[in-house]
Amino acid sequence: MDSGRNMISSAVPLRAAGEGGEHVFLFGGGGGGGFLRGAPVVEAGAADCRRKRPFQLTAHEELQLQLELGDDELGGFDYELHGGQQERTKRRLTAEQVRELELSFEEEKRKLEPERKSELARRLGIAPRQVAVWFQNRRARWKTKQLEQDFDRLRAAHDELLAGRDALLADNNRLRSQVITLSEKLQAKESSALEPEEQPVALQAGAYAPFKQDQLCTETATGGATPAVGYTGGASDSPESYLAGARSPPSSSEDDCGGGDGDGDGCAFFLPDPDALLAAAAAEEDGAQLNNWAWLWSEQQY
DNA sequence: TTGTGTTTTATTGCCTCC
DNA sequence: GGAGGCAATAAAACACAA
Repeated sequence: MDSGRNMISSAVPLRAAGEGGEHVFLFGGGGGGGFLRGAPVVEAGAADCRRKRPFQLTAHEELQLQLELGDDELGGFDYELHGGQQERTKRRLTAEQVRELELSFEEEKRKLEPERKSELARRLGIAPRQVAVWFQNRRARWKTKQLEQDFDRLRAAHDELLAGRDALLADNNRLRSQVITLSEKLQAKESSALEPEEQPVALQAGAYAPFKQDQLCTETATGGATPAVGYTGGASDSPESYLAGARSPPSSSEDDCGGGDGDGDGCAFFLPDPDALLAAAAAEEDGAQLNNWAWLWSEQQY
């Protein structure tokens, strides 16, 4: 058991005439842990002291106690005269003592071995108990600081994720409207160019219907490249290879929405450049091929 | 000087480990 | 069961504005 716990204790500075003559009045620190928490200070302190050691000692008793516990166990109090009575005052450590303790705290990874404690106490001229208490309080401060830093880091990461998410959503909306416009234009072009009986199956079936939002993805969050939409049919004759000026196709190893755009964001869906697509449609040189893509597109994505 | 907020030093009971 | 760590807390010491 820590000897400090059996030491004289009082929650308030006490000055009362006791039996047996001249008394030393002792300041306890805080207290109030456990069941004493929330209890009136004086009552709690006094009750606790009755259970343990008396909080008032004669000078002789004080000396006896020092011998009994070892002088250094009594902690770092100075004695001052107040109104003719001797009082203990809490003693602050000097800057040099604190510096040594801080060094030790860093070197020993915040733990304090008993031998080290004794050695430090001897060197600094303070009680081993004081060294232990200092380390304990220092650990508490360190922990608080760590918690604050962790909180800051988490908040920064959270803010960053939110910003990325907002950018993606905006990008997604922009792409969606782009695809819708493109689909409508293409459909209008095809309708005007072909007789109804000649219209490709895919167009008749409405394969160019507007796309759902979750079928689209973007790259802007990572690469900032112009977003592109495409299909994952895996055919060698991809739309991009057919349409001049279209974007390069994804690598074949990235299939099944596993990051076909090469940036690892899980996107496997590409749009050719809208202008190139429209140019191809306008040319009508290979309407059947275009229809094939439209069909593949619809098969893959719907 | 004084009131107020913060930091430092210290104690308390409880808990875990050996 | 003792040693030591921890959270909660008290109170002195300190800093600083009004």
